[in-house]
Amino acid sequence: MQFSTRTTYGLRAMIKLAKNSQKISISLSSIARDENISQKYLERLFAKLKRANLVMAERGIAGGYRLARNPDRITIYDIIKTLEGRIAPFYCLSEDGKVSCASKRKCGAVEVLFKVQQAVNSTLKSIKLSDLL
Amino acid sequence: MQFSTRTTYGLRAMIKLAKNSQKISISLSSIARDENISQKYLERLFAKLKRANLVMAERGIAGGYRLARNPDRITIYDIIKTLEGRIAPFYCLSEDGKVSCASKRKCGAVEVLFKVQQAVNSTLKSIKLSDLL
DNA sequence: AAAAAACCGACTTATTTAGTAGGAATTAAT
DNA sequence: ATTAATTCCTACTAAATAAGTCGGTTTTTT
Repeated sequence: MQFSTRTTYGLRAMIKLAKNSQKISISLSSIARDENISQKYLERLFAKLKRANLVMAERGIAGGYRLARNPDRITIYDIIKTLEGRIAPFYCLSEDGKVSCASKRKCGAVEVLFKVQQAVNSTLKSIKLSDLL
Repeated sequence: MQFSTRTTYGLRAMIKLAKNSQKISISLSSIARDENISQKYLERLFAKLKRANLVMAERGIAGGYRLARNPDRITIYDIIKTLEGRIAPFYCLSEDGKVSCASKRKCGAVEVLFKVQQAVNSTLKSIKLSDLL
């Protein structure tokens, strides 16, 4: 179980935004340089973060991104979910616990797997971006 | 962030062993049939579980696998770690928190990522196989 | 001797990840 | 107006990983 670079990059970039004043936008080029991340790749990640209303963009020469709201109202879960698509650790379980087993008969472990899933998710939900500064 | 089928299969199979008496071995063919999992694939997973001393094997016609110790002494973490190789959710962090960034300068988020990692891992460590019955 | 089990290693296919390429649209400063 | 720096957009590609298959060998009980 490993978070992809997507998530790691995203968290690092969001931390950077959070450390800065929310009044001023930060450009991806500067983040890419400082954090040694491909700028083009970052662009795609931020497209998602924007669509999820976690950041706001300003175009133009002095443009960039800033948080869409206070860092204490953004959780690690929000960020990871946005970038990874979903946080449903088991392929046979949707996030709300719905079963989608390929097999006809239930595997007998679903309830259990769901427990694990809930535990992991609530851990991620309990950590706010502001906790990381 | 998703556990691979490896982990899901493994957990399901281990739960099955735990539900059974520890005196009697269960064959992979029966697990594969009951849980609708490829037997050959299971074989490879159990090779790992055995090497990690989580299960014991008996060969021969009445052979199979059983838990190597009581289900209250096996955690979800043990199983997942064995099957996934490691549980270090961030590519730049080893499990004990050692940094192996590609970039020379530190990204400034490492401490934070490690916090998340610790939270997830301790969650997994807190769930015993016996809790799942 | 036969059957059923674990054990072993190479191979294959599908999916996902990570990153690249080549721009267009927007905005501010000059 | 022009230029430069930014976000925005879509398609493509290469590498890595996951998932599964194939064809057996070895061991043990019946």
